[in-house]
Amino acid sequence: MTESYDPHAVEAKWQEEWRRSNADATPDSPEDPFYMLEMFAYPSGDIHMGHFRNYTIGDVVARYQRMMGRDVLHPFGWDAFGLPAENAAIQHDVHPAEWTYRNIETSRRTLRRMGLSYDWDREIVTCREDFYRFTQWMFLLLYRRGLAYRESSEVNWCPVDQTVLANEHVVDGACWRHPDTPVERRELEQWFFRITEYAQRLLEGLDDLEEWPESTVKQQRTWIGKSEGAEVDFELQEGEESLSVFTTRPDTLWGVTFMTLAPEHPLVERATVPERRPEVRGYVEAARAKSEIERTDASREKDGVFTGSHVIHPLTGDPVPLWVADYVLATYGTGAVMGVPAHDQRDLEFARRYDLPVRVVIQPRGEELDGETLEQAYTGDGLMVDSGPFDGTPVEEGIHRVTEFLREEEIGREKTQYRLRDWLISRQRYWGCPIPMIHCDSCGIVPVPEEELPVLLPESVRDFVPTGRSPLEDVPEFFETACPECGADAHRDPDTMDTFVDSSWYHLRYVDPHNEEEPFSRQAARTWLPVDFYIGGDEHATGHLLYFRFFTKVLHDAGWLEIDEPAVRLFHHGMVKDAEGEIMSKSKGNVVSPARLFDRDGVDVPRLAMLFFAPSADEILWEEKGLEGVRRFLHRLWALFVATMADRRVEEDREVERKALSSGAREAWRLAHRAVQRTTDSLEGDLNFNTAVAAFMEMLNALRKPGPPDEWSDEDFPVLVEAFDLSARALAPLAPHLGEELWHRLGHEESVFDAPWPVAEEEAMAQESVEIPIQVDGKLRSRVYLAPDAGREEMERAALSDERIREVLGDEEPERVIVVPGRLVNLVTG
RNA sequence: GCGAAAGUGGCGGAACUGGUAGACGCGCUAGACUUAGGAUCUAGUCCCGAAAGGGGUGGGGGUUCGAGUCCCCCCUUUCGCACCA
Repeated sequence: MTESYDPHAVEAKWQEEWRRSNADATPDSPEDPFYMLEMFAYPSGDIHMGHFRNYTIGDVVARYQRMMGRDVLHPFGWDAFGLPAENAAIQHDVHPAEWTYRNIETSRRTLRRMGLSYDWDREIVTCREDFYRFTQWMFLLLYRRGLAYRESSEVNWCPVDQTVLANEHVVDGACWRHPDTPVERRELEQWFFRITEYAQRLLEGLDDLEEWPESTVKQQRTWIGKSEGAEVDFELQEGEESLSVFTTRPDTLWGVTFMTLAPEHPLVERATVPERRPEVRGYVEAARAKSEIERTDASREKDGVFTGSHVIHPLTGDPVPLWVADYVLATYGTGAVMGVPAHDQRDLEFARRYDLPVRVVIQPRGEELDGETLEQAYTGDGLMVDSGPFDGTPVEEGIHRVTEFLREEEIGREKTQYRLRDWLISRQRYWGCPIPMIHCDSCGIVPVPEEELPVLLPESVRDFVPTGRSPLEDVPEFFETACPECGADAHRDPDTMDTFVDSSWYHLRYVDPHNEEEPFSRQAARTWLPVDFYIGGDEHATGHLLYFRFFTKVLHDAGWLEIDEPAVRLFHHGMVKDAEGEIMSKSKGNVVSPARLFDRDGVDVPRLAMLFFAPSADEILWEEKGLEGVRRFLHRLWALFVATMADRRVEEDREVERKALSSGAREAWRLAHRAVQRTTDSLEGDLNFNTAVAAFMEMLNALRKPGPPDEWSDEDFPVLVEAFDLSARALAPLAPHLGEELWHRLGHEESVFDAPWPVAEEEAMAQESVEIPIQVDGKLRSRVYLAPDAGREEMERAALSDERIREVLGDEEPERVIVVPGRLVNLVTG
């Protein structure tokens, strides 16, 4: 009776041993530091399959780097503030803190069962006072640097959660948590972080992120949305007021035939002539009532309303009618645009609808456009016409010369415009980090002195039903305080911070998590940062990953960090969905629980299955029966291993004598080395472990072919032992418990993770090449047959007709000929 | 609409710089061992064909001795942006 593979026993044994020996502790004085980071988790119940996948991939890399001799920092923590805790509190009458800590317990237990190589001594929890006091410290740092400001403006409001939202959290006009409920626009005074100040540097920094996914870099680039052009001033015909517009095409200035204001533009009311006010007001009201989705629907027919007044064209002096239209965005540029219908499609549509003139001022070469009949706005290259002194100037040159001219005449200036908006960080909710600011009637807004941090979140709050104002306002012992400057009665800012503020710096805390004086020491930061490898989902491309870069740059400027970008390499793993391709969710009832999988198969089987199912960046459609193949593989590997090690022929110092091997054993030997190579390639490259696992399966199939170990010849037998030695080590990052067990059964004292990473023998990688003379009509034409991966016998069987060879070779005298048996001939000359 | 990526068996997916398409796994078929098996083992499994042979990587064209891979056109899917002036 042979011992069968019992993953539960093996895993319990090694997890206990790793804990006892503190195997995952971070090295104290690292010589070759490697910071491996996976995005931390929001604790909502237990971990899900997405976490399982993310943390598995990260653990594979961390363990590999350790075997490569790096000193690895591999920490974990919890993104513990956030709305779901409050919603749970409302539904289940449990305090958000209690709910959160309970979920952390549950999730941590599952993660620990996974045997992940985290240094749990560095665990952080963002809702704990030892963390959030430094989140407040960060706020004060930004405030001191003029990067945190309070302003009243029109902001996004989620009617379900009853709180404001950052721009990054509005998806298709709705709050990201409630895709069916459109966001509303409200005029409110809120805290913002001045990320726009860093727009240019965030853009430039992207060029250096060579190991970030291209798609993410591209998304950030469009999100920041840089446009270069000019700002042009127009005077109102009546009164003293003036009006600026932003344009990327100052060369088309002579083609302006109307001017349009966004309905929210502050000038609308004053610029409207009295007799038209009712109509304009009606239009503005209607525009405000429209949802964000309606407003921004580009396919909608454009409409607007005439104010009755005019602006003066700054170059021609002509009056230009001033309109109000809701296709103009209040939040971009100046909230006003000049209408150049001949050269802007939107303006053309508007002009046609209201019979406004269309003036062609750019003529394409070899064509004559007519404003009367133009159907499509012309936006291409050409020469300026009807443009006063600039007639005949090509577009590109015209843009520069007109801008220069505007500057000289003091009616305009060069202007760079970004699509990026400042980051709104206030939330009118309880479960978040309090904003460390105090409102005093006489001193205004006053920061809480640093030595008074943390501003504690009061635990006494019991009512979390959203009302549109922070519950902290109703907690007198929190809300009411004294002004730090004058000592008079004052009140604290009752809002809490966006949880994305927490995640903008959590990775910095890991380098020095127990520091009570500072968020982290500069020394520890210098040692470990930047993050060498960061893994998480791509849904954070224009949110977290942008904020996280922003914070890095701010802390760099403040002298806290030497680095300017937070992470060298970024990888996005694919989603895990159900077999039908649906996202797993409680409401759909299709959630697969990792913990349940571990109950049945232990950890290594589902872990290896996760790695085997698809390339790491691709989506996985999880199917229970897919586990079967991996389960069989591990059980067979174990069975063969146990039978081999029980065999007395295992001796010390038995080297594989390659020349003496039978072809079957040689093939197995070759495949073992290829599996090692394939795993190394995956780890160094694309993280596509599916092919690495497949290579090990091929190796095992080859090892099983000659029969059980006692049927192996003495010459072939060492191949088995060598294959197990290689497997134990190269498989260890993928299936850590099993790898460790095999390694120890091979007679090693130290952990497999302290063993060196195996190097595949080149001989096993080499392609077959055999020298065979090629003769045509009895005459030697060339010498070498080469065929990738083809055996000698096969090659000798290669059937090539004389005609075929003659046809290909012609009169050439090739250096060598590449033949794929029976099929293909390629001559290589020179 | 713009931009990007991708289309390969019943399914997940292999195929490095163009070189025997379908590795590996699931599933399926047959057999062995079994009182039994949703266990295990063995063999088979792209399509047509008894075989020889022929066809085959979304469709159509092209380059090449040779194309899943390179080029052009079209179709489909997914993702990102979506009135940003």
